Amino acid sequence: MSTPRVRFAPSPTGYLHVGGARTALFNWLYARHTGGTHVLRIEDTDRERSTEEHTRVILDGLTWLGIDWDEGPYFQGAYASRHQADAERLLAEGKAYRCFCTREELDAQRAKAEAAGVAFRYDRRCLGLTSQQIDEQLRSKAPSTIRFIMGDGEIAWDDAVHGTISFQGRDLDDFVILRSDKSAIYNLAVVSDDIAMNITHVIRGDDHISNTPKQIALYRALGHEPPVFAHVPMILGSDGKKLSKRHGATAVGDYQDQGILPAAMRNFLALLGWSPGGDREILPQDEMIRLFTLEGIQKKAAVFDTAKLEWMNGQYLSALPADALLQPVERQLAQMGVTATRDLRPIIDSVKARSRTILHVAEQVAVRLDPARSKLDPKGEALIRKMGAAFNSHLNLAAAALELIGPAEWDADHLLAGLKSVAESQGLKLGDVMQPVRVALTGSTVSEPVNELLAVVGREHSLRRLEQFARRRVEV
RNA sequence: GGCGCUAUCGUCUAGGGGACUAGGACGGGGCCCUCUCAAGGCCCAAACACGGGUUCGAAUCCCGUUAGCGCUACCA
Repeated sequence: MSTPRVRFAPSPTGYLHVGGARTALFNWLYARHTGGTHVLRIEDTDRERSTEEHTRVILDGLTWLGIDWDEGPYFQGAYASRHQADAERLLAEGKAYRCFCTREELDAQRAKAEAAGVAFRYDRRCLGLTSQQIDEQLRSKAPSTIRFIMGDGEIAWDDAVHGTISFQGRDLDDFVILRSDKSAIYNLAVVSDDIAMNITHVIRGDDHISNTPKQIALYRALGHEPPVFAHVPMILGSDGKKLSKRHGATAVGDYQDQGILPAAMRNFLALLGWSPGGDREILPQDEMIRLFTLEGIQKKAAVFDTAKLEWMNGQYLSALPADALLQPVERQLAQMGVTATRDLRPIIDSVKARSRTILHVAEQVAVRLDPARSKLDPKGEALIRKMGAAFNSHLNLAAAALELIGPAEWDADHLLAGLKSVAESQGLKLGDVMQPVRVALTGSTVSEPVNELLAVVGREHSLRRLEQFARRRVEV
């Protein structure tokens, strides 16, 4: 048996949607699992809506996710003459016919069917045209499309995720395969290209199930065996409706901007509608490839849960060394207008466990680079209010003790010892002196242990900020 | 309306006739750890849509009902 050839075939009419990204991921995983070939084909036959900008964004999105391809990108637009030839061949073989019905006529038929409460099905009026009538129309330059003759019989296939799916040909109508401008309609273009590119497995969204019987009929009419079809379920928004702009971020680029790591996104997307069986959640790429099967794909649509994505991102964030996080954090800082004045890695190490996104990491890094950037949050304010005068006196106590710790001793151990002894000597609990320091440096009651925070911020910045903060509180 | 697909905790899922008192994860609640938070550990609440079959036995197989979703273009 030859190795599988799969393709991801997005149309460049919008950004890379998470649903599309997952379809791409499944194709890629299947190719890598089986040692097959992953082909990328851009379906740009809708000239009205396709743009180069969209193509670029889609390619960038795939690359960001770590999905590569072995062939392509091919552009469907380049194969227009083959599509046309296929349509004309079907016409010549009597498997298709010219249709001179205008859009208005068709709309009227459709409206009539709807009013009568019946399913619209093209009434084949042009199938009955004599060759003289056809010649006459052609001579008068009347625009025409080519329609495919759908047989009445059953069309069934063994879907790799759904099992047997069957349609009755009589429920389908004679659909157009070639427009009056001689460009191919989607169903023909896809089949023509998939045949030409020797695609063996078509892995695509569930929403294509109703196209599949038409495409199978085309394969047969063109004299080819259909490939294996695997229809993967849709991705839904939190309200159970098809994921759309209404639900917030739907483009892969949005998640990149929000500070999601590609590995986390890939892991999350893989588990949305696919399961390796058992209880695995965090799956490294090689494991994913090793375990991936079409049988493991879920039949049911899945709701996109941002909270779980962020949890997973947090898992990757904590597990990754600061080195690996350096680049994305720097990029994020640049966007925030913050310049890194020193090695960021110790700071990243200090904050990453408490973060769920790169954005969150960058914000905390910025504050540790210069505590003057911190903003008082509601919890910080509440603590100041609650402690009253004690806040400042404890802060001053801590500042005085920290002042005694020289630059050479300014590390987490010495700082902890220093803070402990000042607390003890005043009969205070450690938290009584640490919390004011934390709020002064970060504006919040949440951070890494205060001694580590002081160490990472550095002596100079820390002491200056403590002094500033105490003064500011008095003035307010 | 027609055709098709689907149906296990709020969400992602495990489950392929007895191992089910239905397991894990996110989210929620509680406890431990602790200077705070996160991480981590422990614990709690939370589901087989409904009705019929088949079978000694059904979350698992079959049929219906209901609900949701998709398609129903000279879009892809």
